[in-house]
Amino acid sequence: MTAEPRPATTGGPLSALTEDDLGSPAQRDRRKRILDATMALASKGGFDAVQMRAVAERADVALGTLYRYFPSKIHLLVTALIREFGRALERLERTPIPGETQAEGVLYVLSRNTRSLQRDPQLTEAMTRAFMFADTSVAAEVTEVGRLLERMLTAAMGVEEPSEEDKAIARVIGDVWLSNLVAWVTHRASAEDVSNRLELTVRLLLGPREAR
Amino acid sequence: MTAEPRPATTGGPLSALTEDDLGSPAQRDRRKRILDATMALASKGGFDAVQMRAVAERADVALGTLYRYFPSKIHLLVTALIREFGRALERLERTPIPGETQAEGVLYVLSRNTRSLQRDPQLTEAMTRAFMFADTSVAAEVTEVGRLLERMLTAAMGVEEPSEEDKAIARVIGDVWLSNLVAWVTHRASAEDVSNRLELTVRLLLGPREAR
DNA sequence: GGCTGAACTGGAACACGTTCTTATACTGGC
DNA sequence: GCCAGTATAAGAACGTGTTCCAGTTCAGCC
Repeated sequence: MTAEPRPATTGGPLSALTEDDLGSPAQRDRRKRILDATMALASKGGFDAVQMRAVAERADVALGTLYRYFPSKIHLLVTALIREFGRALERLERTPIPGETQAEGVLYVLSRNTRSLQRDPQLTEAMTRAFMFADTSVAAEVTEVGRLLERMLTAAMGVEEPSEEDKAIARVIGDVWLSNLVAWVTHRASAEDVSNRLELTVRLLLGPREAR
Repeated sequence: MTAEPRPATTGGPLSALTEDDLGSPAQRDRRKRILDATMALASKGGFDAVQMRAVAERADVALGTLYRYFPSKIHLLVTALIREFGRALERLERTPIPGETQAEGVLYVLSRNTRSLQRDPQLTEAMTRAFMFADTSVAAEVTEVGRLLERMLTAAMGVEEPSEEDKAIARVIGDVWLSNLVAWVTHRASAEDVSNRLELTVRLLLGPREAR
């Protein structure tokens, strides 16, 4: 019911539009409505319930418009994940991280985020599976998720100028965290399993090393 | 073009049939033809090229039969992955693992398997993405992959009766390995990146700990 | 106020995973 | 060799992601 310039040059976007690519307020609003609709549907029925026609209808947008903003269901869901992680990172950067050691800080951040995701299993399932299924066309978005995660974890480690090694450790922890999240989402690991494995991983990577 | 008892009680299998569920030789053969067809198609065009109609045709089997043996495309590809990992494990258990330390043994096994998968990028893409996308209905198969990986890595560590901690370490390394494989498959990491990250991970988990 | 081009709408069309139906072929038991 | 039951074949049918098209609406410019 409107039309403004810019969501893409004709021919279709190569990847989801970033927020600041959108000029007009109406377009920002459409984009937000789409992401909100996506999350509402995901929250209710998981990955399968995020049906493009349903998202379009709920966001009050034509199907073609939805595809103009997000070139695929996967882009859509991974972008939603980026938004969520971005918000989590903001919250994180606003509050001090408890814990004496790096390990404690990291575990605090991990379990906080894990719990937060576990509060909405269906939504988590939808975003996680999309993230894992993403192919090369979603590389930019997936990379962005990785960056956010890295920032969260290096922040949790209490370093402001992370070295390459710090980043590498953060990446390893992030990999393990995501793996366990997937295992939890697919019912192959309980919440307690996840928590135990994360503790062990962090201990091995950041904690004191006992004799072997 | 035949018919023997058993591939499933009527109503459809809950998960892919295991090899030993199949009684008749003709059925074993069908199953093998299906998996071979799957891998041939995957090898040529990756995940998208593994189309159920194409698999059925190539395996010389009706579409309905294909679905009787494997209840979904994901089951099919993850089962192919199990077969591959099983073979890799067999090969592994037949040859001694070089390297003085645990870290060296693990790195040897990791890089050997990584190279082997990288030799057929499309096939790896297909199997990896199926594995990552798998939902709860494929939990058994996914768990089996995890078990195989764990056995490969504990063998690489040179322990025959792995302790819980050994297994946990193997799981962490497996998680990181798979993450990096996915990153490679989606062109977010080069082969060298993968190799560097694995080295670092193994060093952190199994190697000498330097001052921090 | 009218023009132009891009964005949006509504809906048809298409592809592929999955399910279902009907007929035929095979197997094991008698 | 015949029967009963199940597996398979062949293909139609359905759902959902994705693409496409014709028509409409809007923003910026004269």
